Amino acid sequence: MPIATKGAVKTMSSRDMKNLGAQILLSNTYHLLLRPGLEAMRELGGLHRFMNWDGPILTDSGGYQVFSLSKMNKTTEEGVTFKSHIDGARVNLTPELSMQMQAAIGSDIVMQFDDVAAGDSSRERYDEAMERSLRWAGRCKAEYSSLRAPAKQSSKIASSPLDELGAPRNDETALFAIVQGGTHEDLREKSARGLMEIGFDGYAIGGLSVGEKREDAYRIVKRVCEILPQDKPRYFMGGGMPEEIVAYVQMGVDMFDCVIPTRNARHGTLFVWNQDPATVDWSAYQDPRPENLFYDRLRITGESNALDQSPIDSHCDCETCKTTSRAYMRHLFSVQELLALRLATIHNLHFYLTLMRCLREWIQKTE
RNA sequence: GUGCCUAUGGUGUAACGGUUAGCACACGAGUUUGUGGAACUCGUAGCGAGGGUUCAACUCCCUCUAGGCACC
Repeated sequence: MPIATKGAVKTMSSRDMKNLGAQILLSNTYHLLLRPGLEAMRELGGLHRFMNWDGPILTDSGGYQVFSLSKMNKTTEEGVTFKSHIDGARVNLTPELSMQMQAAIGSDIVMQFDDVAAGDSSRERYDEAMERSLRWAGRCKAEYSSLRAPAKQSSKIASSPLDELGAPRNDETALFAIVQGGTHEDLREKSARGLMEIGFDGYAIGGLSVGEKREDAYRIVKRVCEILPQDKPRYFMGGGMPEEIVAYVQMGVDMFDCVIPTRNARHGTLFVWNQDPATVDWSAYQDPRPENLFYDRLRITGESNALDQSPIDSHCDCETCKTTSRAYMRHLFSVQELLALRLATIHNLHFYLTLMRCLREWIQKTE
């Protein structure tokens, strides 16, 4: 899932994302709650219509912002009090408000509001975050269920001249829970079983890629995937590097989101296939530290690209690679042309989407 | 021709008779994992040249060179 935190994948239009073949976008409850706000989002008819995107949208609940913006908030059992990073105003985000905002957004996949512990937390803190997330999961399901019936009617996308991307979606939505527990297998197990008892449409693995060792993340994902139901989607939140995704897919994870392709693109790091993606042996990437990767990271701003007129990625057929040499791309970054960010984003998203398509085909073939 | 002023990394600048000459930009390398921040970290690189005074000179003095200003 490419990330459209504030209702747009940075530098991309919804049509761009359609052209890239993106199937679903992730957006963020916390950011949209600050701007445009709950009432405005309701009045605007939800995010699909607002940003003219007719594919599915998954919304992060805001729980992660407690962690990533930890200097500006305070957590209690009731919820989290944020100090807005925009104007300093206090915002009280609770599981209930998160559900209401996600309903206003018209989210297709609603994430529970959770408590995320940092990667170097004590067992006590992991335990606390996991138990609180479990309690909040229950509150989220109750609120989600009460909102669902009325939300069904109001979230329908009216046809309008703006709706150029296709037919209105159906109104099926899903609520996903989030397994917490840090790097402790027993806490993870308790979390997963507790959430399954409540019952959700899908299960996410949260609280990883937050500073812990990769080996620990692999061990936890493997363990959690053994517990989670076979017939519900599993979603690894926030990661990761391409080889991590390959490994997690083999452990049974279905969905991913990550800022790496888009953020790295804007900072001049491009992902480049070092072999034909159609013939990669994906089974070679089950270890945390594989010996050889199937891609290279190209730092396009480097001087060595100054006169390099070769394509960015000879195995790629994205718009950028069809039109842009390494030298030109480096130049665009050097002179800070906005086009650099856009072309780089197109390529990195295409790389990640190609990776996921290849993995889907491979999994379908082997099953 | 005469007088005066100036000279510090690639560029623009700071400081001081006494620790390793500071800063910004540029350049280079790295980091980015449920995106507040086209962000962050690290690095390369300098006292115009020569002589003198001094325990010690980028700093004070002299000469030269280059640039600027004024006058004839």
